[in-house]
Amino acid sequence: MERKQPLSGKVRLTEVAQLAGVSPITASRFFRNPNALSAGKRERVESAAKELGYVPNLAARALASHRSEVIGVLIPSLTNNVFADMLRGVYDASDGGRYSVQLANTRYSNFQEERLLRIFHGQKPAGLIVTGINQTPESRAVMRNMNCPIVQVMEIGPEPIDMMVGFSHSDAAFAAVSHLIERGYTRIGFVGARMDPRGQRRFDGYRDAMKAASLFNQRYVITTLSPSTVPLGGILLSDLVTKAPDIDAVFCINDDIALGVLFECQRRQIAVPEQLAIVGFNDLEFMGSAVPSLTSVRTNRYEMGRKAIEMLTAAMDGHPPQERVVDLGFEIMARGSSLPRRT
Amino acid sequence: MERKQPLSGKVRLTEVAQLAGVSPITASRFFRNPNALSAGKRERVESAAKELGYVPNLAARALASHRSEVIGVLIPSLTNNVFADMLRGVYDASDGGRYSVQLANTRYSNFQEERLLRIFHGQKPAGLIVTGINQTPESRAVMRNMNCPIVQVMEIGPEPIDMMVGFSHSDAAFAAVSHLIERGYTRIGFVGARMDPRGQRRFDGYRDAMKAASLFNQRYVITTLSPSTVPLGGILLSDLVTKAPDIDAVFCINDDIALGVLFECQRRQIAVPEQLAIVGFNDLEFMGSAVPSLTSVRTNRYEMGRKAIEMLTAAMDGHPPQERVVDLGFEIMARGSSLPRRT
DNA sequence: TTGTAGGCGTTATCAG
DNA sequence: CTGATAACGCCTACAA
Repeated sequence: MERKQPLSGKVRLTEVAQLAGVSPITASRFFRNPNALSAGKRERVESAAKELGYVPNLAARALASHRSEVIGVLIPSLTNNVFADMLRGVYDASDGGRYSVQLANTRYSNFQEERLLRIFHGQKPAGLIVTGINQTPESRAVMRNMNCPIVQVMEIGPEPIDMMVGFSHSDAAFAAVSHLIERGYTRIGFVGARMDPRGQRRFDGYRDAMKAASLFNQRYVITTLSPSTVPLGGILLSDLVTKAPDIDAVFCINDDIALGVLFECQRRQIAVPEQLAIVGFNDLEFMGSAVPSLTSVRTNRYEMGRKAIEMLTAAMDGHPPQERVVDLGFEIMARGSSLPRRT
Repeated sequence: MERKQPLSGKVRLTEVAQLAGVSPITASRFFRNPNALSAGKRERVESAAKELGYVPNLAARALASHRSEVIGVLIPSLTNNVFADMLRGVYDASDGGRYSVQLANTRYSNFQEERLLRIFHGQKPAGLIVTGINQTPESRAVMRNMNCPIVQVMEIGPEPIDMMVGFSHSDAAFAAVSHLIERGYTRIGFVGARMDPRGQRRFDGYRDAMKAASLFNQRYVITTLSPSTVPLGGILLSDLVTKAPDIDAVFCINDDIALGVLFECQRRQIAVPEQLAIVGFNDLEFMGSAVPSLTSVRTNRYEMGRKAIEMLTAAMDGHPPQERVVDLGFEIMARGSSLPRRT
């Protein structure tokens, strides 16, 4: 039996074609649109490619076809689980397909986002995924200039640049706070960090829910621009109980803050939920196993990533989806930290 | 003023060269090594490029030069904080430089790793970062065939493929368990999940430390191949205390497991550390704010990413570092969960 | 459904 | 230090 050399990397399309007994262009078609070949040749090319360990040369492909097969993805943070979950969906959905993902980290900076968009612009990506809906006018202009489909992920709102997939952060926060109100809590605090656009909208939802019930009080609100961390949650709660010792619940801008709040309660011997109810946001895995288990708002981050790639590839293949804005919704995961208030 | 309009609608190197009155290859040199040109031509090319708004075509460059300016990075998971921290270092260090990062997710699968390496191989990256030191022989063969510098990150060991930056997981685990032994604990359990190669070596360190003190007992060990999660930590502890109710401490394979163990202790009213000491691994941010604060092993993950890029770029620029294996060490962060045992 | 030409924009090679 | 000549591997026409 013949020994192939799958490690050489020097296998060209021509050689696959020769082994399969077809012309190079036929082999080329196989890799782009297998169904355009007759069944016999399709199989011959397929096995030839496998036998030789053929790997397409993307540079040559891009040069000849005048387009890269790159999907650019911009996220604000590499270490925030929320984006990591979304990214996993992106990579899972694009893996094995013809498009490769190019990731860039804006570090929550509009300026960086603009800069990175310009770089992508120069590379003519096949598609683009950006986080959120608060791009600067300059960024939006650059994107409009890019002749490719674009999906904004993580949230939805008016005036999509092209497509959107996410959910309403203000609605979700409104629902979470309403949940607390329904359960009998009235002096509900807001603990916020980072306060990026999505955090702002979660605050909006909190404020609207409180105002709707005539419960809003600025004293119950504490926020900072510092990045969210578990320790910070503890610090913020300390400040809040000093400022507003009468609070009976807190809605936290995310689960890390919520965990820090819980730890601080344990430290201060504040009974949860008897003395203080806690609700987080995102429903990270640890929320259910904390003691007591922590109520949170589940969002479909992995699905957002998958869906974004689906919409993008559909559009790139000439089938732009009917629904340009996809709402993936949310769900209140009611747990021990927000049991109905004992009267 | 005549100007040929290329199909792509973009300015080509040739046009820059014409405007500057030099040959294309001279213009080409300008963009790669300006100092190789005479001052006069250098300036002429520079201003011509600026005037025309020339942007190099990376695909053509890659095709002709047989190398892209891409650094490939392979990690086992997108959602594990440990790799995210390393990645942040990678992106921070490479941002603004001439190399762009191409990320791929092996999902802890050797098979996927091999497949992805073949793809990278086809793209002729300028450099490569892979996680860990347990690549299959096939993967190693592919990498040897890639004519580019390679850094293995996250751990160190014998026989580097090219370069390495990390630390010894077995030494770190040995130190963590020794810490418990020094503090008076003797019936120390091991709680492990995922059990990837690095987890295995952490177990090795545990076992060696226990054996060195004549304390090893297989009954104290519980492991699973399931992915590490906080809830799983609780489940494993439950199983362990059933199997070995006499344990007085646990060394957890990572911090998520440790947090789950702590929660389970809270649930079962097991006093920490009086009845059970806990030590985790990685020192994620929440460890210090838990109640009690949790002892862990700090590792320099961000620095690993930075250093890997530094070593790579140095090697690519023809200055391979003297030290091909860089040990970034670790530190035991002793906290409340492993206070000296009360006798 | 398949094949034939020619070129995509850049760089390696090897002279001068 | 500079330049002519060939690739690089694949794809877009168009034709059969």
